[in-house]
Amino acid sequence: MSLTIKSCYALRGLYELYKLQNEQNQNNEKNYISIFNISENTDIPNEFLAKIFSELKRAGIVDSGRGKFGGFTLAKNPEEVKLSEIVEALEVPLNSYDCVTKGECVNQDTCPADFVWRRVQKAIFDELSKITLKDIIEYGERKGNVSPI
Amino acid sequence: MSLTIKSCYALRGLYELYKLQNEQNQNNEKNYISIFNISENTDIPNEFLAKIFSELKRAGIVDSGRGKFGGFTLAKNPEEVKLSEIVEALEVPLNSYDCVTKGECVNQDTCPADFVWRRVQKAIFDELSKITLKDIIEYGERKGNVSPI
DNA sequence: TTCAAAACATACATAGATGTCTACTTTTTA
DNA sequence: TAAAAAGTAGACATCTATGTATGTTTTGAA
Repeated sequence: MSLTIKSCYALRGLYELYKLQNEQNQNNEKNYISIFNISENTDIPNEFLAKIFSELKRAGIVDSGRGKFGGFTLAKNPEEVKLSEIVEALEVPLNSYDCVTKGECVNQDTCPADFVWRRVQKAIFDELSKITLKDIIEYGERKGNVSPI
Repeated sequence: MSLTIKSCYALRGLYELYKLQNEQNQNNEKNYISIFNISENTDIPNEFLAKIFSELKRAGIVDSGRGKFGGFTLAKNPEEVKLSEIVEALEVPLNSYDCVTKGECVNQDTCPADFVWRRVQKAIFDELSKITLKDIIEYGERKGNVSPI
């Protein structure tokens, strides 16, 4: 499990999605937010964000509606989405440094260190499992409330 | 703090250094092992390993002697070397994805997720702090004793 | 004093991951 | 039927980890 800017974009995008949904949702109807709107507010490149959300949909983290007035919506309550899910959905390690990215070792038979990467892998996963999208939202809102002087 | 194949090479290299030192050290004299010898036994590219060991020396993890019969030697007892030291000595995050590699966020003021990367960063460091070079050596020796049929 | 073997220093090459951009297709609503 | 959105595919650019090559300095021994 690697950690790239994709995960960062995903969290910021999901946070923005939540915010826009709540702003516009006066009468509690199901509403979709377009990628364009999210990227506009976050300065995340439009097309890259589209890719990311497409992957998040496949993982069941967001739902989408096509066509006019389509867009994305959160598929679950924020407290039900663990960050480990999000990161796992996005970060697909495919390069050759298996020992560090996958926590697996190419020289299985001789490598005296493979257990290290497995332990690190697990440590990352465990830490990410303790955090939910709700924590992100609360943290972001607290931060947003700090008015700059 | 990123994790690349450098860290992997370092651990395998240090393990090999320890082994060669003990094989050759019949009468407990200080003896140096050359990079050439280590890379020969581990299939780690010679010059790359040289770079890695040079960084390990700067971090005080190995000592070196120049000239003929020079080479490298462990600077401390294996149980005194935490893996967090080794990884920190090698993995210098310099790319632009500060939020994920350095645990710092470029958009400090608005990012609702920077605390996540700090926590992950810490989780990795904490896990690596619990493991020493001695653990690597013991694990490697156990593994080496398993005779393939 | 000379040679060989080693660390040390540095610059260069390259592949592959990563991120960005462009264009096109399909779907849906008004 | 037009507009706005997701979805899809692929080209392109860039960055950086990795590996290579070359040369310099140091040291011990013959």
